[in-house]
Amino acid sequence: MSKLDKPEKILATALKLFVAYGFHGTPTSKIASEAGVSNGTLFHYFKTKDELVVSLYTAIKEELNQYLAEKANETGDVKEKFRNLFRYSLAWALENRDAFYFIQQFHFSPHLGLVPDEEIRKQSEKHRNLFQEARDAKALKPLPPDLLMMLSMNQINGLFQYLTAQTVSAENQQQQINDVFELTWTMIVNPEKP
Amino acid sequence: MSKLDKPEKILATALKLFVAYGFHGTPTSKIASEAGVSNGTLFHYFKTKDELVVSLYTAIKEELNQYLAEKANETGDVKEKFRNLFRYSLAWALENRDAFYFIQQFHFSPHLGLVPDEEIRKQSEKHRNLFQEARDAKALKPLPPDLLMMLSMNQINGLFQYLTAQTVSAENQQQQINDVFELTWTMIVNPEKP
DNA sequence: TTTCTGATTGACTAATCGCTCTATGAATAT
DNA sequence: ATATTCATAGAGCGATTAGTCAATCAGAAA
Repeated sequence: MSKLDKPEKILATALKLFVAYGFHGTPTSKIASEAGVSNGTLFHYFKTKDELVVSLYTAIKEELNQYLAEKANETGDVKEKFRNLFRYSLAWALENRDAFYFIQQFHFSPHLGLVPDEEIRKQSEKHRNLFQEARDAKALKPLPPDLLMMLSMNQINGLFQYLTAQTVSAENQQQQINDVFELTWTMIVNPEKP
Repeated sequence: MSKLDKPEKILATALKLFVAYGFHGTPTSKIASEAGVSNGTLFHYFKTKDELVVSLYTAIKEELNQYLAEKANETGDVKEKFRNLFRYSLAWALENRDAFYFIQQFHFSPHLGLVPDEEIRKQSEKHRNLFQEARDAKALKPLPPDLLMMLSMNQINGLFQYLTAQTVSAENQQQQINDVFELTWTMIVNPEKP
């Protein structure tokens, strides 16, 4: 068949349909037929529909984390690290809108309960460490690192929603991404110079 | 029957179940039985399940807006207005966790498409005007008002998620709400003094 | 070739769910 | 008292869906 092997093709099709019709609004039969495989093949690779949903979530998260690990390298000062994390997260989100939307859709669904807590924490461990260390080095405000991270992540979500709702030119988009990063940075940076 | 009349009882039960099991994970029969009414009664008040979902959403939004209209009165300077909007939004969210969670769940579901765009905009019109006017008066940074509003709203969402994930004492909670409001304010306020 | 293993199919099923419908009850108006 | 209207019940129907299963196919191993 095509270049994608079948499990990947099934996941890609499921993503498209889940975003358009929701989890329960998308029958497995439709996923199978649109992916060009039979109903039985889908259940050969994924024991249940729930397992398919969770597999899709973890696959997307891994893809995002791998992308960030490649792009957002560790060079530069603290602000530069955060800038890279911010801008590359948004770059990935805008290039993979369905996937980024799906992450949030998943987070506000009962399926989230199917993923162990430790798995969830592990997925953001590197970023959490970044916030933890920067705060310990007094580069960030003396607030809980989890709170600082949560606020920064939600800045990304908010900007993503804004950018996908409007139609903005590519340059304006970059401009606004830069602007909002500066806002976010002044928000979390420690104003005292130690 | 109980003090709540039946449509309200049905909506309250649906909210609880939707948050726990998702829209499609909750059959109308279960809503009816847990609400103490028959299946037919449910469909007497709500023509379809979709209509029930949308009604629940608009009812919650109206309740929130009415609460804010009462509490966040218009006295005080600009910063005070925003502080009231911020803290009372969070107060309501923490007192009505299911309802606040449901709003986000609804926003990331295909049911959102069933609500006309103008209806959605109307629900946040007053807040949008607040941002618009404050920016026009050069009290806020010269960015699109919609963007400023989106970012501020997402600060509330992020803090809500943080506070509901942790177990924090009531005083610490108030402290953190104040802290995060100050962060948000320094983020959106215009640093130039005209 | 023969055998074995995993991939693939699609018809089938058992269960569920949204919604309808008829019958009855209760309340108010005439 | 009668009529009218709305509320309520709950059995039941038609449609849909997740998941199964027996049969076939393809390729590798022996």
